[in-house]
Amino acid sequence: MSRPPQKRRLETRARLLEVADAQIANVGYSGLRVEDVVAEAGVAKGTLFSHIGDKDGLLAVLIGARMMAILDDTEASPTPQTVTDLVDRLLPVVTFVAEDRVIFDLLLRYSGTTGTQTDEVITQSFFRQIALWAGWVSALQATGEIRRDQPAEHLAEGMQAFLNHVLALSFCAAHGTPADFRKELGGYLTAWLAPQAG
Amino acid sequence: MSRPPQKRRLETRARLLEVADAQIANVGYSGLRVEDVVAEAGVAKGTLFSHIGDKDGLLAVLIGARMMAILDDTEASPTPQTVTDLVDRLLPVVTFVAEDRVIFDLLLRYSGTTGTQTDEVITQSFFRQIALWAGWVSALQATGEIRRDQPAEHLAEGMQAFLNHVLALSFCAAHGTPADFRKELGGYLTAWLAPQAG
DNA sequence: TTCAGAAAATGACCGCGGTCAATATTAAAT
DNA sequence: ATTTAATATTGACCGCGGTCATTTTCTGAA
Repeated sequence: MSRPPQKRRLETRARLLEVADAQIANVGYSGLRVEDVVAEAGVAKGTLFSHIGDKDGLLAVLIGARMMAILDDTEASPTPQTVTDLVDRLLPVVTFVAEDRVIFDLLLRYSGTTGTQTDEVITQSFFRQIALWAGWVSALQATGEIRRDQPAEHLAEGMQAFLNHVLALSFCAAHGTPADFRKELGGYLTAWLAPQAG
Repeated sequence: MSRPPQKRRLETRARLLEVADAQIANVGYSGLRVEDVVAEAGVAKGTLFSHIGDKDGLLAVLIGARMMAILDDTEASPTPQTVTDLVDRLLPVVTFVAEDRVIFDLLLRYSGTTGTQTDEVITQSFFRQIALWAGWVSALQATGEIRRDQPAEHLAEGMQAFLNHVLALSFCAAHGTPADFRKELGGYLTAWLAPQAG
């Protein structure tokens, strides 16, 4: 039979996450190396993989936590009254994800994990984000600020599509401009949420 | 001084691409292993990397070629008269990309390589695709079939965003349905191109 | 024909993520 | 206290992408 995890195991796991988080602060997400983490945590390599499936899993936990923290902040701020407001509410997420390509890649990989693996923090953060956005959209629909011919949830998911699009472009933008997300995203979201003609 | 490439080099490069393409037909894109390619091509490992920067570069060439072939077909078919027609025109691309996650990842990575590295086939395929779509959109705008408040190019780029979104979801869809792209994409593109309310 | 130097190809080597049979530790049962 | 069985950890090992000093092959000039 299976028994509950022992205290030692929980401590080891916590230490691994702690060390990884600290190292990311120095070398960034793409600079993280498993061997460094286990070395500083004082455990063997296999231990990390027995706790967390693979390197992506480790990153997923940490990125999921960051996403949750950002959502906490965002939820604490007032509901946007206009599309422009709404774009501003998205900037913290955008800034975080734009920080490192691996964040974007990983989020995209987990972004549709509907149904399975709901226990993953990163997956929960997606549900939370879409739900939050759908709430905003719904409110804006009520005030007549934006279109009403589509369900709020559908519009929220479309927002995700544009957000990812703008982020994807920003990573290739070797060209001068460091990507003006507010303007780029604003253009798409205005066209998506508040179209002028039928 | 630099001299033009020798005949031998061109042959080697062609052989590598040929072998890689053949192996992909058997093991798929994600199953391709550099060591197998060089073995069957009868060259050393380093040779491949001296021809093509890295494994992604190899895949980019082959995927770029496939994309071009698909675009050839698509261009040969008649211009769509409705949004539904337009969605059908996208299905060949969608089906190809949905075939393997690495195709999607790689396309996304190269998708915004505007300006730099225009010589890459895969990059050219993007320009071509967007231009083609923008042409369709423009024609549909002229007939009043779709919205006119946005430039055709902007609408075309938005189409790309939704296409990627639907593809991203399809890879996570461990849930039963093998993703009905026509319906999913149709929902988004109708809402994007032919909104009902302002 | 010979020779210099550039281009092409080589393969031993490395980095790093990931595996797994073996070992150590824990905690419940006797 | 001792045994026992499940849990937790270990570290040598592997796979595979990628590097680079060295060697081979080509080409044009003397």
